[in-house]
Amino acid sequence: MTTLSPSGPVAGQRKVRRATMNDVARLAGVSIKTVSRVVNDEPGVHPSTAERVLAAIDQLGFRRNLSARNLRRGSSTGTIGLVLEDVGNPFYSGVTRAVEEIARLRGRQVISGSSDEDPGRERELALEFCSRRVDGLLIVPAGLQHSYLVPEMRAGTPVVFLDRPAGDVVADTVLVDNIGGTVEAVTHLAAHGHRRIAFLGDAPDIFTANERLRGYREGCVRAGIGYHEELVAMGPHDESSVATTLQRLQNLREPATAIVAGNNRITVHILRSLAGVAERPALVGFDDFELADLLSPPVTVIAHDASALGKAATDLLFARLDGDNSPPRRVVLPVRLVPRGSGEVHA
Amino acid sequence: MTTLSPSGPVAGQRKVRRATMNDVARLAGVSIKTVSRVVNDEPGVHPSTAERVLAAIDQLGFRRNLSARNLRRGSSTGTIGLVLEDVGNPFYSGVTRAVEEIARLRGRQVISGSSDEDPGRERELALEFCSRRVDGLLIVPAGLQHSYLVPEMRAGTPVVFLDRPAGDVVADTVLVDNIGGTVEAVTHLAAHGHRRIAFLGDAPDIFTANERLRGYREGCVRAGIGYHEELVAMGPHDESSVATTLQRLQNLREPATAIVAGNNRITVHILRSLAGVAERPALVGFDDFELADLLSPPVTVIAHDASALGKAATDLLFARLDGDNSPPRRVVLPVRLVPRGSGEVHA
DNA sequence: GGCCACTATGACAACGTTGTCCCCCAGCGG
DNA sequence: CCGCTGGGGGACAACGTTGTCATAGTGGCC
Repeated sequence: MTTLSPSGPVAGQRKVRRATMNDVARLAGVSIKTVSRVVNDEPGVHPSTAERVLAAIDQLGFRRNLSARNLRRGSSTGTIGLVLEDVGNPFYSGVTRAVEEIARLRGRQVISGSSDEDPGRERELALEFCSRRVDGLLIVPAGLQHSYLVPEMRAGTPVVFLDRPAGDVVADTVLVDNIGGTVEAVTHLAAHGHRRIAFLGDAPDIFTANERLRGYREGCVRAGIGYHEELVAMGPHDESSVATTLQRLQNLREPATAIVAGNNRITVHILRSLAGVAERPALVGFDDFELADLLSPPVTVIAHDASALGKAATDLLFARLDGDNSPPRRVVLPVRLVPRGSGEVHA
Repeated sequence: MTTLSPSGPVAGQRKVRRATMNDVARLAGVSIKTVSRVVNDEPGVHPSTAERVLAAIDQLGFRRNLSARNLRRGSSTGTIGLVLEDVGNPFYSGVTRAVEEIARLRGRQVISGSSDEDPGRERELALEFCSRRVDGLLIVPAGLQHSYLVPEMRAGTPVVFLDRPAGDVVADTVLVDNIGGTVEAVTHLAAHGHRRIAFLGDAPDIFTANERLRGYREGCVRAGIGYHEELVAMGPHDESSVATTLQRLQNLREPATAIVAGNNRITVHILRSLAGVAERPALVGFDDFELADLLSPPVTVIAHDASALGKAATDLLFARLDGDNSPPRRVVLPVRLVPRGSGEVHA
């Protein structure tokens, strides 16, 4: 069909048909089933036969076709699907790493994809993974509608949502204590005398952003400093919008003396905007990040562990794969305030 | 076989056999081939028939089995395998993101795995991906032996190595200009009057570490300051070994006044060791990293773009998939020195 | 010597899909 | 009335593997 190029272990070769068990069998002078037995380390093959088969496998560069195997066996494909927001974000790459780690221990490969907060893309990825018959699905939801997963779940594919809850299905979920975290941040700042504490968060249609806002509000009320609309700025933030917001907070009749940042990206934007500014407001950021301790002042954060999140979710997934069919669980991982300096400035 | 639980869109259900085209066909009262035609948008199906089929698909929650499809069609599985050192490392997660991006544009999914610098693990991952019949393979080599890939390459799986070259096969490779980068770093420091410039790098059996050492040596020679063994510390580094090394460099008869760090992890270790130290040596780090500009002093680095690396490698891979079978190429991406302060300290 | 147990191996179907080829039937021109 | 055309649809094999079952040979034991 295609011409075989000269040979030699170099690239740029014409496509050659891959050897199958049949080819191996023919070369070794045995039946295909015997090859299968050898490949799968099944007992009942004479050592000398096995040797012949192995030699043939080696000679032909045979590699068993997992598509065929999975099709025939019908059981596990040995893959886990992971849909997240952006693998490029250090937080999610930490999650990915943890998922991979555990999947590896359980003999699974990870297929991942980034949704970029696009619900359509999330759905596309998840369903594509289902078509590939992944053994389970880990999803950082971008949207609020997940009923498209019902047939998959019903067909036995366990799904665990992480970092954010699913929209309209009941399923296992692993979250971090967003509310508790911002409550603690506000309480901490108030304890240092701050009464004008601002909050910069993501768009409130993102679950975590909304939760953190709620925590902020709750913290303000508990601290007896009241909730003031003017101190809150939600919505997608980029470097310049953060700069503008900081200006505004500074120019209020009663300026903000402290800020709670809703996530690591916002924290970084704030730090960049404040670079070189003498009068800095106190700052507590949600999410820890590398080098936070080396900045001046070092940045106080609400820390939670990306790998703990990935691990908890993956453990839950494997529990389901192991047959646990208790009612769906919701796990909330604790956060902790790490005081480093930026949040311990007195008002 | 198994009992069907009450129904309802909840989790924790018993496993149910997945609907196949056959089931859909039966329900819609057509042949399986017609279902196939509908699923694949093939022409020649009466609209009313198609509608019946779609309704059945919906009712049964049918999702076509890609294993079977790929097996039957024999062509592309729509997947790309990516073996890297550690997805958790921001540099590689940037690479991953870029790869994913381009793969997506070309309708491919990415399967990835971390080798953790273990050649055995690298091989295991790569061969596993080959068993899954990935359309192509992107590898950040951990070891020096890659002849195990020859049968795969011969069978038509294109392989592109990135960040480091392959050991013993000729194949497409995308690298960054490691030597040029450290030459530039040393030249830059020498231009600011430094004559005692130290180099801290990874173990020299890692390609990039070795190259960067070569560049350092070359830079020293070119700058006329000579190469002094005592100023070099290679090998795996952790926080404490870096601290010890810095001590030693400080206590030399002629102490080091400047340091070149071989990668981002080492740079960070150095920064941590130097935290709070008044007399800081000048520092240039290989690899850029987030917040480098916000530290004090801001850190001068040799920057290169993770996504450019990922993109170049993936583009090359797709060119091969598109039929390009010119001789293997080696692409070297440029680096650039970003002066921020830490490297502009005069001796 | 006949029978049994056991080892080594093979024939064959089946997994779910798609490519190939074939059939039926309505409509139409001669 | 016949043959031809073309649209709509189906039967069947095949992709590469593995599970099930069958069988040939071998040696031991009564």
